[in-house]
Amino acid sequence: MIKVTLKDGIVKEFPAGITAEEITKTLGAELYKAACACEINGRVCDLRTPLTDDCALSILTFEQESGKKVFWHTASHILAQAVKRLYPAAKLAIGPAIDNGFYYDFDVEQPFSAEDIGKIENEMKRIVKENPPVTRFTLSPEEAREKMKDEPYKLELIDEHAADGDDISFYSQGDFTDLCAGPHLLFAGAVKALKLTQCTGAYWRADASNRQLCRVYGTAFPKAAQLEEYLTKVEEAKKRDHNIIGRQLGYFTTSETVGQGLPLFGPKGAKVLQILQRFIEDEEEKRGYQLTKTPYMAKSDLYKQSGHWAHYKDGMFLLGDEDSDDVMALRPMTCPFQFTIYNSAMHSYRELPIRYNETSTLFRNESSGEMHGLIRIRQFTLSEGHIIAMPEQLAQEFTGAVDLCKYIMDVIGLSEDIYYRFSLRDPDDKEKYVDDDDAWDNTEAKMRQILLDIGIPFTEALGEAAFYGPKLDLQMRNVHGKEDTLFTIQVDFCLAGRMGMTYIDADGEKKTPVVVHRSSIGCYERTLAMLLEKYAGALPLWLCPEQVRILPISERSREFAAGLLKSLTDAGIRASVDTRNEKIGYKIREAQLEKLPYMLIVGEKEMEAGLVSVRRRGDGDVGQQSPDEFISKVLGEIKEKNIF
RNA sequence: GCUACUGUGGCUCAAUGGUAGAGCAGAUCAUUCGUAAUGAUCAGGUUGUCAGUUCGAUUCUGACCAGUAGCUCCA
Repeated sequence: MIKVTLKDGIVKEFPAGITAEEITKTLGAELYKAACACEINGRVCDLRTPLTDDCALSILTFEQESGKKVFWHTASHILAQAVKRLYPAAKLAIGPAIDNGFYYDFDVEQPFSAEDIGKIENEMKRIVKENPPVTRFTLSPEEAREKMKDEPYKLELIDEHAADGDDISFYSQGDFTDLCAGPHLLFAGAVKALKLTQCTGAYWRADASNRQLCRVYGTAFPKAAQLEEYLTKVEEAKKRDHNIIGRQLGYFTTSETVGQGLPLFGPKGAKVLQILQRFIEDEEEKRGYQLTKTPYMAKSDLYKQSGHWAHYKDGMFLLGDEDSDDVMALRPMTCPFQFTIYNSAMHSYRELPIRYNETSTLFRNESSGEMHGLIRIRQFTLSEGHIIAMPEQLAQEFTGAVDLCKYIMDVIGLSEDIYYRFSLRDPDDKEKYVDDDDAWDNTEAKMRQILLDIGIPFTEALGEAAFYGPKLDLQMRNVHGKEDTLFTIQVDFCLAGRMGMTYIDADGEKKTPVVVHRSSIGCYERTLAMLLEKYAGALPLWLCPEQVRILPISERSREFAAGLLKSLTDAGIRASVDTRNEKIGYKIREAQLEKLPYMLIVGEKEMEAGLVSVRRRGDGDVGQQSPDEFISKVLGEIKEKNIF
């Protein structure tokens, strides 16, 4: 007999060798029905797993993240089974569970069309109805190779597992068998509600030089109502999409004639960008940054010296013949320009750190498929700064840069949405990264220590570093769940030397400084995109291009409205009057749809009493106030952020 | 760049192998109105662009341009 510790610490005895499935059965029919997998001593396992020793066992259902993953993983096998039935020539690659469902990659001659996807989905539903039991077995590498001899991608995977010395595990359901580590559900029939969401191309092993496979995405739930709920949620999220909302609200537009990735900001969008820029430039000045203003283009020589020409030429817009000596390029970054300013004078160790910042418009020739709303564009403006410091000042300066980012996040209201990623080089990628193992190891270790000292939670990501050094990226997800870098702080051990930057140290020796590349609010366009999504277009009062709209009820209150407008404007509040000859309900509706924070309704009553009727975003009618009282309240609310 | 999908007036969408219709927005007129849409009239389109098939294309085919999601990339 073995002792099994169940949920809530209850210990039960079972004969050794009993499976988790059999134990689950004893715990009730409901749980057995809902069970997806189990956790044995903290490890997610199949319910088929026999228990041989005393252990802790908890049953995982769809309610738990790890249970969900098992559920979706089985769904991906159902997808593969359906594809194999309909397209026997399809070769199987991999099919994992992801954050919101699953996918499976197939190698097929003809990528699936939307119509094919419908057929595949129907076949999946048929398989679910058949409810085949899912079974597990293992084979030796030789037997496994024989079994999968027609599946080239599986053979590749088998070779890898075999190299680790493991037996190879398989899962079967009905007429389908797949190489798989598991775990899986007991029966395919549990996947009651499923939907294939899209079909895209994806490269084998995420490498563009490999063959492109056909990836089918889907999601699934134990109940139809859950699927419905999920699909509704996705639809709701799309309503916050900055690319839709930003256009609707008139923040920006794009034009085929102007070109891809080149948004045009109208008065409202431009106003918000201006507010953000003033805020950032003032805040950075307070923190010891000095403003620079450098050219938008330079001769190729500059980029050759910095190394960008070798590492980044394809991403630059060139002006003139690439091979000619006088070819120019629009700048894709500001580093070498600010470094040139640094180099225009001798520097003493007494001057360091020097902190340069610039509201810097950059140009990057992103490939056509990369562009997305305001998040990936070809011309954008970065709050770009470079801190030139002595090596012993690195930790302090890095910490200061993190501090600034934290403060900015807090003010614009994104603190809760942003997470930290420590981006390291991929040591095997000699082409992308500067080839200096010692410097990399050294810098990464130093930076890791600084991060630990600061005490922020971070994840590490291989192969995400800049070519010249590791980065701390402040990441955020858009409404579609896709992650992007919002702010970044980078330690550079390479460019200062390459650009011949020096300082004279206390001992009279010329030394090479370290450089911290950093952005405090990132790229304005991208940050605006995230703000629009975060607030669903209803930006905080201090950021609103129009803070108050005065709505006269009829022409008779127009003059009164004009007087109010002057008082508001004089007080520094961004306001306007809707003088159109429309009904008050109509004007309110429009202002409401534009998500304005405040409306002032003025008619005969207000004129007589010398008051204004206030409507606040989200609250509706909040009653009457005197104009002075309203103005001071609004100013107070704006100043809460304490930035102007 | 690759894969799938999409492109009809400023916006949202309808229709069709025989050159298109609605709502909103716009203009004009009337209405001077009390907390989310006043009414009428008018105007607005070479159906993304260019080829091809056809007696005839907005509809079918191809290329290109642009958009959406994903992949690769993102200094």
